[in-house]
Amino acid sequence: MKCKRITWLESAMVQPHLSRAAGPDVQSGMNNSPRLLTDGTLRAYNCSTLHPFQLELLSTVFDGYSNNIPALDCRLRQEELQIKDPAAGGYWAPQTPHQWGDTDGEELTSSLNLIDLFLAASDLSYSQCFLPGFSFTLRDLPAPNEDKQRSYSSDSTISCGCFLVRHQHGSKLLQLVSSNDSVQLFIGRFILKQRCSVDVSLSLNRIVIFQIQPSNFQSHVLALDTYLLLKGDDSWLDLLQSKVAHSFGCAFWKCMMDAVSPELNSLLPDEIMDTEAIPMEEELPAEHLAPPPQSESNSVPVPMETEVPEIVSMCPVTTSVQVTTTSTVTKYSSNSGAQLVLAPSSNMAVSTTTTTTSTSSSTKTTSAVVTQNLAKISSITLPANQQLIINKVTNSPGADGKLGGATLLKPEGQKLLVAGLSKSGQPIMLTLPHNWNKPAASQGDGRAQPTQIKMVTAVGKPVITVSSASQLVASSAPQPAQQLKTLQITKKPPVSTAGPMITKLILTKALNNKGLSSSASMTPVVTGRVVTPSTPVTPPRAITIGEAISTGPQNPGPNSKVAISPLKSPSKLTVVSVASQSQNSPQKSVTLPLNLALGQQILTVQQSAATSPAKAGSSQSSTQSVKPVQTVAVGGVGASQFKAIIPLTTPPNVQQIQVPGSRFHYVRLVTATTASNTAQTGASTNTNTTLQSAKPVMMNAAVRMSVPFVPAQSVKQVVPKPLTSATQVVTTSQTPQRLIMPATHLPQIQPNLTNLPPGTVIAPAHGSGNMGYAVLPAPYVTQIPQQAFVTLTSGSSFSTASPIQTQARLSLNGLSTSESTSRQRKPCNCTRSQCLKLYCDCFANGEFCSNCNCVNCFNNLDHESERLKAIKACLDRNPVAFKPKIGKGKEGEADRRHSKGCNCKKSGCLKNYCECYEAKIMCSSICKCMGCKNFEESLERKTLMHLADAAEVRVQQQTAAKTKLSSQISDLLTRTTPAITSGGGKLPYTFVTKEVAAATCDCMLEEAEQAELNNQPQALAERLILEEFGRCLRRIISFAGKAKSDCSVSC
DNA sequence: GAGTTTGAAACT
DNA sequence: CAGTTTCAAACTC
Repeated sequence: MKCKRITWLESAMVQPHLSRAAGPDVQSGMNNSPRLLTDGTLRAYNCSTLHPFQLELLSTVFDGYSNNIPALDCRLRQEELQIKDPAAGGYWAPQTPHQWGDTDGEELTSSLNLIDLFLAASDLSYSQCFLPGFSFTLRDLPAPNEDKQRSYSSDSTISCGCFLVRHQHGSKLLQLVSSNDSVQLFIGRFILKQRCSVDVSLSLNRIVIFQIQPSNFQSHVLALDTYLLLKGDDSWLDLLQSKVAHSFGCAFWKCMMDAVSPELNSLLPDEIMDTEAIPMEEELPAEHLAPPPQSESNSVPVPMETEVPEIVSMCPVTTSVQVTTTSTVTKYSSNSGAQLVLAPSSNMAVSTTTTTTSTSSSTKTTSAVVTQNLAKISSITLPANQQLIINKVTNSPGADGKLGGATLLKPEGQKLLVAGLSKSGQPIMLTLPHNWNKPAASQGDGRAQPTQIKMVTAVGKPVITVSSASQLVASSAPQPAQQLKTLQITKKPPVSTAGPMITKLILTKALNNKGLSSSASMTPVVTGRVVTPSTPVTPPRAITIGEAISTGPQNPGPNSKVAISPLKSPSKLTVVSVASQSQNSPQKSVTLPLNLALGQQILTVQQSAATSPAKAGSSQSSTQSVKPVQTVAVGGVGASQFKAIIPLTTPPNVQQIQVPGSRFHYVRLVTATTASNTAQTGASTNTNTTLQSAKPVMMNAAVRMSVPFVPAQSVKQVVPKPLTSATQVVTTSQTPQRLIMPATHLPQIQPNLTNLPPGTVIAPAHGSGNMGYAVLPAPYVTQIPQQAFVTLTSGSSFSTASPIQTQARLSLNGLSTSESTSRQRKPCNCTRSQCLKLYCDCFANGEFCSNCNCVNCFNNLDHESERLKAIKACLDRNPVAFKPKIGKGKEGEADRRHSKGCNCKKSGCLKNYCECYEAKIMCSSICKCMGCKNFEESLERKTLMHLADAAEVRVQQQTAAKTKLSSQISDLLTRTTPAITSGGGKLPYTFVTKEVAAATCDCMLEEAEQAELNNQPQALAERLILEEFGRCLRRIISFAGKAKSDCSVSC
């Protein structure tokens, strides 16, 4: 089969293509709007055997949070990729296929009936392949209760759904679920705006996408293709055969995997499988989750495995491919058929917490099939291109319209594409043990032995050996194994509730674990002071919190394990503690540093040593009382040990999740960012106390405790993180530093406290007991790091008469108070809004107008009632109107993002019109911008940033030069009168008067004229001029000295 | 500094 | 919810 490949690779090429094509090729009213694909990376394949109109490719830029109209349609018609701009209407054929790029046929095989579409036009680019007779249902699931569904259908024969489950650590976790469980068809790779792409795999009803290492984005894109997996049951196969397969000319399997280097793989921790899937199980909607683990004696046949043996046989192979190519941990549950998790490379580890275990029946079936297959193909030699293609070539004649029999894997018809596994370019051999079934049979009792897949890398010829169960099958490769790298981690034993409960600690606090080292990756988590464990192996940067918290020995328990998955995105850290907390090892933790109360997630992992009760020392700066602290015993990775004490402001901070049938006990520690309930709970408890006592609101933890509706994030920003910060004095001081608020009676707001804007502080008004409230919309409190200020007053009593304009600004982002003070907000210039609408930045920021240029301003104390009404109106329109637009991202401050996302259309998000750009953050998936260039890979953005940096540097240099010059001049003038100044003062006059300067210039000009008359070279002329200038200076100095002496004599 | 552009907010 | 208008800031000249 001759296939033609159409490649549209580089995103940088997209714009020129579109720009060129925006001319005569524009069709049907398509205007010149190339913005939609400005950042797109499009790779399309077309198979010549397809009827031009039989294959239609539709790609949409899908916003997972709203049902926005797809921003882009791509249709492959007559071997032309037509791009449609829905806004403009019509299709546009940018170029003919041969113009699009290389058409090298190396990768084009008979199985390449594939359309890959890469789009990076938005953070989440969604690609769909429309085949005749298929329809797709697109749903996004940011919240289970807000399922939005959109269907694209052609014939409504088969529907698939792509579920955007959630964001996960900067990547996307997607789930493709077939609405009728009959087919899963997925194609393509998701390229995220933030330099990362995700690969997708699927099984019966689950698809999991993992992020590819962002740093290798380019290489991945260029080196790899996406893969298409087609799976299903009989009905799907029938449909595939009848509607799709014939169109393609063959049924096919195509797997093109990503890979990480063996070196990287070797660095992966062993126990990482259990960590990754935790969020999936917890966050995926129940109906979309994989079926629960089937019983040991699973009588329910899995169609894919029992009825479609060829698919069953594919599973192990596929799994092995996954493992070998990605060099990551992939857990595979063949019998469940419910999920297949692919672990693309860069995330370093992928694990599923599926507790589904292989049932005896299904496993046996699978094993039998595999055995049969393995008997035929004990090894597969991969081509030098390092790609492994699993291709079903022929249908079984015995299976009517189905892919038949256990002989699916025919050696001659299967190719495995393993990309990038071996840099040496040597072929990779995949060896499956002949006794693959043995371990499976042994798993019939439900105690599945760990299945390991090890990659044996021979010199110059890597060999992949797959061993199942406890048996480690030696590689059958001819070359002796010289390096052994474990790729597949343990297959989990069956769920046993009787077994030791494993506590999985889920920290949702941002974690920037870019590194492979667990200790290094955990470092960003620490916001408090660091206590270095006694273990020398642990680097000082290891997670250590709380100064001198631990005094006990750090003896690792024998069962102590810490599984920190580097795969996990920086925003999440999962700590698996095998050793449960001993009951007799009491933990005494005293007040955490104030930053704890601020929602900063402080993790102190404490070694669970029953003989060494750990005691947490109190922070000297903290004014808080003892708070409950949950200590989780965690062993160290390898020899490293550390202590983690998670201070829990309130018990609700801990979400205990017990998965039925699972031996894992999940404990989710909710960070302040997301633990609004926690904050509210804690606040509600203390609100009364605060109000009754009528104490002034303090800018410390009491604020948080007394303001239930204040998001923890806001509170967190209030308190400076470093204890040594100068702002500590403010935040931790007992001094009644208080938020300045117009203490207006707000009965209309009081009943609806939860709707108050963040930063709003309700405090007892002066002399009004608990009936007095003051509202201060202070969203900027949480707007870090730009202007994280909170208005303060140093008054000892809270009074409406307080000069609120006397604003002491408290730094909230680590800046010193003086630095913060130096950042004055811009005065507004409102003319029509009376500064009582969000148009006004002052009002939007919860500030009173001060020194503004506004006209008819009502944003002051004189119009407090109007102001409050306006606040209420804004809250009615948008309950989060006063919340900071720039929230803290999941990965920490470095990953801030706009809460709503921008909606830019013309600025490319590279001007300050764009709120994201203005905040110096990247646009994210929730942005609805068009033609966005504000993403990390954007060349325009980089150029702009470089220019800005260069400009800033120039300004700084100029400023420095001016300062220096001024200093030098001043110094020169000073030195000309040293005696006088030393005598107690400067000269009463300056020697460099206008006349002197003019005379000097005349002398220099005269010199220049003389040089010109003499036809002297320019260099010489310049020299003469300078020499003349020097003479003038000497004369000036001489006169100055004479005047000094005269003055000293006369004086 | 006036005029234009831009996108969020407000409005319908 | 989508389209339009209003508004003020950003930008251009």
